[in-house]
Amino acid sequence: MLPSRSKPQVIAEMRDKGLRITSQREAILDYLLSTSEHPTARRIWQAARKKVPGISLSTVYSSLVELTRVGLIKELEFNEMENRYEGNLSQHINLVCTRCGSISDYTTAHTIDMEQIRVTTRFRAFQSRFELYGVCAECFKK
Amino acid sequence: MLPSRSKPQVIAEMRDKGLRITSQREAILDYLLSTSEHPTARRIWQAARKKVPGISLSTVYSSLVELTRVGLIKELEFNEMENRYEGNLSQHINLVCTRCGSISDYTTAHTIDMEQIRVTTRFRAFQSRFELYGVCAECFKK
DNA sequence: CTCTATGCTGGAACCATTCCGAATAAGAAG
DNA sequence: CTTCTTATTCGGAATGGTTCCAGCATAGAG
Repeated sequence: MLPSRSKPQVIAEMRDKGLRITSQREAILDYLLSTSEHPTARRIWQAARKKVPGISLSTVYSSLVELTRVGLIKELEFNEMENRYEGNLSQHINLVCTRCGSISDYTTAHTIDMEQIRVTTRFRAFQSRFELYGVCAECFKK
Repeated sequence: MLPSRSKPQVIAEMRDKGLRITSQREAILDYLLSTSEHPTARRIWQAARKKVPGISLSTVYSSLVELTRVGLIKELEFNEMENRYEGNLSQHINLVCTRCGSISDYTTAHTIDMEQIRVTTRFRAFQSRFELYGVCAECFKK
């Protein structure tokens, strides 16, 4: 799903940032990099347990915190839903279905001028979050 | 702060939607409509208690849920912060300072074409959330 | 003024997330 | 390969924002 960010690349980045490569973290990454879902921590845990049966939920949480901290993944909190995590760091908008909870990416060139914001407000942005809430095609049929 | 949405107007909308006008809800609205902060539920509670000393936190929460449900205010969840609520429903971007937690509005005409999204993805959006995370001018000085 | 559904209260329950101390293991150094 | 340091893992307990609940109060229609 993310041809520009293969697992070896992410692993290399982890080493750069001083993070150790463990079987648990590999299992987490294997899942995060291969899915276009925006999974919850629990779902990641379920997936990772197939490769590392003994992995604990605490470990999943702490790994996600570390990976988020160094900027290798993105953590999203939503209204009335558990946190979601995504490995897709390219510029995109998340389309969040408020009926079924599914989240899909919509890649577009939104023209928000960070430089102008910096000049006019002196606010220095380094991360963004763009979401549209609505009803997905599946749910609309019903 | 919101010249286009005075309290009487909001009250009228509440009646339209079948919500009752209580002193508790008035106190909550008085604060939400007069501040440019994006307060937490607890902060709203503190403010509302000045006008209705006995108001409970449960009431604040349930009122916020109701007001959000009918679309009169907006509820925001953030990473590592409590929920925030805002009365400003006009198109804007929230500038979220990750150091001090302050949130300010930046009004701009972002050109996201909802109609095109609907045509290409069949996703029907009815609400949006646009945020930039970074460091505000105050915090940058340090 | 009466009546009833809606709203309020306070406290208990919930549950995703964080924290903690002890055990484990990655990976650098020799 | 072996040793050593320290990050990481584990499991369970703690946290804390938010929701739920039962009983009482009240907005507002008639």
